[in-house]
Amino acid sequence: MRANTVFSSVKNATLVEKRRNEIIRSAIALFKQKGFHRTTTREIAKEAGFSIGTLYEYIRTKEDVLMLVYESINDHVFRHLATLTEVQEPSLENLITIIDSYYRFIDRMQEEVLILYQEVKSLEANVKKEVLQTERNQVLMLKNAIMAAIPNKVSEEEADILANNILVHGHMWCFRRWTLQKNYTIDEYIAMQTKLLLQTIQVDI
Amino acid sequence: MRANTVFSSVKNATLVEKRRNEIIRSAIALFKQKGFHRTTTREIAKEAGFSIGTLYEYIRTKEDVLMLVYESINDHVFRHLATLTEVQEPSLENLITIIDSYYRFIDRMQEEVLILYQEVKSLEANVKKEVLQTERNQVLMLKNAIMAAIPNKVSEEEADILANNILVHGHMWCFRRWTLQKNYTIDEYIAMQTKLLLQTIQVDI
Amino acid sequence: MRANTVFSSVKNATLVEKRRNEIIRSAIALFKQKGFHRTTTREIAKEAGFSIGTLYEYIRTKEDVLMLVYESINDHVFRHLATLTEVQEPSLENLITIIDSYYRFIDRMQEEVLILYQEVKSLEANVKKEVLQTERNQVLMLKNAIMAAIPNKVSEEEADILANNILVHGHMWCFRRWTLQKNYTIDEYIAMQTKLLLQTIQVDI
Amino acid sequence: MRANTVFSSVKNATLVEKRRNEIIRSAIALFKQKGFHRTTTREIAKEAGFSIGTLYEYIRTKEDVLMLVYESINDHVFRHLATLTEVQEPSLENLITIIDSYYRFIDRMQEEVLILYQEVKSLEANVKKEVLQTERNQVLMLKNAIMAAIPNKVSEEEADILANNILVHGHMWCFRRWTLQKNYTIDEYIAMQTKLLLQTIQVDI
DNA sequence: CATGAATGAGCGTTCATTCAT
DNA sequence: CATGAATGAACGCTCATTCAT
Repeated sequence: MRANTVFSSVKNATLVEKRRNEIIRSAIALFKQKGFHRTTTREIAKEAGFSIGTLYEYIRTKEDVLMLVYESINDHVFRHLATLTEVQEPSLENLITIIDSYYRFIDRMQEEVLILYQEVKSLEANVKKEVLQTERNQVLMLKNAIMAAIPNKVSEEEADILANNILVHGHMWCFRRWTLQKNYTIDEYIAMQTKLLLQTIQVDI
Repeated sequence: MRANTVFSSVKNATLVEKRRNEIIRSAIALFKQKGFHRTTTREIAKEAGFSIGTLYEYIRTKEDVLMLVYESINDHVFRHLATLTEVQEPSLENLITIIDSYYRFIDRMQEEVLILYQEVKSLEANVKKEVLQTERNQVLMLKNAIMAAIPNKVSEEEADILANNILVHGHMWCFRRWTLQKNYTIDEYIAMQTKLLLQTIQVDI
Repeated sequence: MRANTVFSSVKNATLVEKRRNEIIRSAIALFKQKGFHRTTTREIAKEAGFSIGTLYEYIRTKEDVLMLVYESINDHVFRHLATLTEVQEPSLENLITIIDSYYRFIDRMQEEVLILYQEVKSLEANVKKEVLQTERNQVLMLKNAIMAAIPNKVSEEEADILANNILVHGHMWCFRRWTLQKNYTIDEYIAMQTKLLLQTIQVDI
Repeated sequence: MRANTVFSSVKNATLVEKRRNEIIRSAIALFKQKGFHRTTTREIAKEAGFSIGTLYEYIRTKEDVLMLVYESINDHVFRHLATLTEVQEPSLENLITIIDSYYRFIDRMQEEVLILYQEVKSLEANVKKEVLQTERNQVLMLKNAIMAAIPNKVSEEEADILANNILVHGHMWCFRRWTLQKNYTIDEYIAMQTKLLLQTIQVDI
């Protein structure tokens, strides 16, 4: 499913897939706790249940792990959003549902989102590019959903900015959690952001 | 002006101030390029123009450098916002000016903002706390400016979320620059976000 | 045989044993020349014939090396004394043989004895405790040998002090070697100390 | 009074004397706690009440401090013993008094004695030589006192070994304090060692 | 004489990576 | 394929020593 960006010396493809998923799972678990730099390859291997030597049969460098993690997380978010926006009838109601579902999904992926934000700098140029493309696609999907839901209400550029805003409001729920999650439940947060959005696009429900 | 959170073995206070500024300037320059973890203390010292020994006369650990950097950046942003919001007459016009000026300021501080987002995890608990407090204060200032500018138009909670949104839209200009800055100038971005905001608060200009 | 006080990340127990012995041998050789503090971990590794990285696979800190050395030396002395005092028939003749053999053993272990005296301060509290306990056991063994050899001649406390004295006279041969070994051979030294001892316990041979 | 083994760039002799005494006092205080190697020159200067720069006006290297400390401690012990043995009439009674007084003196100088034993290795060759000479002189004084007190009872060599033993029994009280001082008071220790000595030289009191 | 800021060699330790088994 | 012992470059940090003021 995922592109083979990372080289492995092991030939058996299904084994590579299996081991890589273990690596990704372990790495995410550790990166959540201590971040990429403070996590050692040994820890990743141990958490994954195999030796350091085996780990290096499936990756070439430590940065490869970060790559796998990024690809995995981004893939998740992308696929979730893709599924959401593939509803047949574009309508305001459906847009609201999409946003609601998206916020709740991000709420569950909080720590992963934080990883995305915090380790980009360590990403290799070409992976970074790929990641940014996936992000652009996310914006595009949401933008299209907006334009389909409320045609003639917003310009294309406004829809673009709105899509960006909505996505970032989701992230904001994660990286400003110390403030936001202390004061609001996810339901309240969604309600308020949705209300403000509807006002923005001048629509009453 | 800044609180003396970081210990120095050097007594002469003005010298400490001077050297610390050199450390902060060098560290920011390096953190921009390679992030905190990939930057070595030797590099910071060299960039600052003195020896590793001298560096350690003004800090105790490498994390102290991150602390100084955070305090400095946050201080800057905070003071800018404080200056902006201390205008006498609260009015919608002034609010728009504040936001405009804030966006332009953030635009100039782009790289610093990215540092803020990317290295929080490495911050010591008590500095992190302080940083979060400063952020909360920023929200508060903007929230008050909003409520003063358009009384009776938004609830306190809405003003709170709006303030958060505005600040994060500023940050978004930085960490989504690959998309946003490719498509819009800062003037366009400000214009659009401002337009959307005014729609949100149901006001025509 | 020795308790596993020091942690190693290497699993293979016989390899650990082997490497540890190399570490101990190298460390003793170097500590003899320059003491613990002036010896670097790199020197220890080099002398042992492996890299610094490998050294740290078998110890956790430099102090662990000192620990290993202490445990090893003390173990040696203890075991020698234990073997000596396990003769079946307690008699004055056997006591004299024990002391003779002990002095000669210490003569061969000179430099090690000096290490014992000079680096105790750098020992971790719990190892220091253990070391002192081993020393107390040495005194006890000799004390018992004395009391068994010449019952009714000395009180228990006198036997205790005598045992201490004898052991320290052995050490004295090492740390006062500049004077003693210049004037006496080990044979002469043993002869004289033994003569004085016999006078002390009022026995003619 | 003391030989000028250590060079000072300061000319004023009485000032040098004064400052050096402060250095010695501070150094001993610190060496007692943490040993020579764990004590920094900065700490010595601070404890002495002047700056690091000033410290280096009175010494050339850190080892000079150890030298001064050794000379001072040894001088003390030597002078005490010299005073003790300068009694006019040599007699067994006086010998016992000398030994008693010597033990009590060593008891008061415990920590200093430990320094003597633990840092010799770090001493420069020529100071070590001087220190050993002072020690030999101590043995000689005691040996003479013994031979004067009990003429015809012991050979010269026996007197030599006895003198060594007595001095080392004093030290033993210090470096085996964990065992000895837990079981005996200094009075008891002196009484027992004296009793054993008298038996050794076959004399009843 | 006194100061203390500046220096940098050198320390203990870590950890990504390799490769023989 | 899997292992894990071995490697050594590189890190953060210390501290004896100097020298301009």
